Amino acid sequence: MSGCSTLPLPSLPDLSSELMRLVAQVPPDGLTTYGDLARALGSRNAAIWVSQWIRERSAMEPELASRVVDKLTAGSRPRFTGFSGPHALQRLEDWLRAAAKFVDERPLGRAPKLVAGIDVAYPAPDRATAAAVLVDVRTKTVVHELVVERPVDFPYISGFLTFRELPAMMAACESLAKQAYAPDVVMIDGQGRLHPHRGGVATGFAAATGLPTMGVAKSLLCGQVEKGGDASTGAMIQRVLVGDEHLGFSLRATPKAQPVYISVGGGLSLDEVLGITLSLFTTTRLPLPTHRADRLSKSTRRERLDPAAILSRIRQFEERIDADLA
DNA sequence: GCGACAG
DNA sequence: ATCTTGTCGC
Ligand SMILES: [Mg+2]
Repeated sequence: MSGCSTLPLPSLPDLSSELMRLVAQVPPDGLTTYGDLARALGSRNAAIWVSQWIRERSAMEPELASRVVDKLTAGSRPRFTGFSGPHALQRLEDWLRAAAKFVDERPLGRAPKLVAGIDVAYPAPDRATAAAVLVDVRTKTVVHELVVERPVDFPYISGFLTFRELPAMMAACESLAKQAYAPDVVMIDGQGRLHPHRGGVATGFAAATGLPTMGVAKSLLCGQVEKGGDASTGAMIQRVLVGDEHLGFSLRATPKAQPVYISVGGGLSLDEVLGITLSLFTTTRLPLPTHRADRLSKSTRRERLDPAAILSRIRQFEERIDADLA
C-alpha cells in the first residue's frame, strides 16, 4: 500500500440507545413504523433490525407495540413525522464511502507468500470470536492460527456488516502481528468492493489496516453474475457486474461446489484476487484461509451438557463436512 | 407494489 | 450469523 496510511474506524453508535431515543419522541397516541424509525436512524436497511428490537421489547412493554407497527398495520393512519437528532447510520454509511474512496486497486506486483484468512463467529449473542489463519500459499499449509474473543453490540444490518465484524477482525489481525506474523494479503469472509457503496467489510479492513485485502463471500449482496461462463476450467469463472461496473468474480472450487463471490478489498488488483483464490482452493467450497478461519472461529462455542447434545455435536460436525462443499 | 437483503 | 433432524448423493 502507498505509504501504509490508514483510515481509522469511526466510533460506533449505540443503536439501541438511538432507537430508544427515537421511540421516546413518538407521542403516547402517536403512530410510527419500523421503516420510519429505520429512516430516522439513517438507513431503511435497518427496518428488519428495528422490527426485531421492537418485538423483543413489546413483550415487557406492550404499550410499545401499539405505537410502533409495520407499514401494513399502519395502513393509511397518520404517522408521527417529527423525529429529530443525528442519523447514526448515515454517518457510518459516509465512512463506507470514504473507505471505498480511500483504497486502491493497484497490483501488488508480486505473488503473496502468506495469506491470512479471517472470519467471525458468535458463541453468544453478545460475544464475537474472530479467527485468523495464516496460510503458506506455495505449500497450502497452515503456518499459524489464533482466536480472539470480545463483546459485540452492533447488530447485523444489511450493508453495515463492517461495523459488526470489523472490530473483531482487526483485533485478530493485531494479535497476529503481536506474535510477529505478517500476512502479505488478508482474505476476509465477506464482500470487498462488491457492495452498494463499493465498500464492504474487506474494503473497510483494507482502509483501516493498510494491508492488501480481498473479500470472499458466500452470497451476493448486490450485482449480477454475467451469463455465459468459462466452461474450459472447472472453476466456472464468471464476472460479477453492478450496473456496468465489473467488481468481482463468481467461481467455484470444484464443479459440484457452490460458488463464492470474490472482490478486491483494497491494495491489490481484481486479477490478483482471482489468481490468489484459485491457488488456495482445495476440496472445500471456501479457499483454505477462509475455510479454516470459519471453522476455527466456531470451534470455541460453548458445549451443551446433556448427553443427547453430544450426539447432536457429532452430527453437526459431520454435516459440516458436507456443508463445506454445498 | 413487490422483492431483496454480505454475516 | 445461530438453532437444528433426518436424509440424499458422491
Ligand atoms: Mg463470516
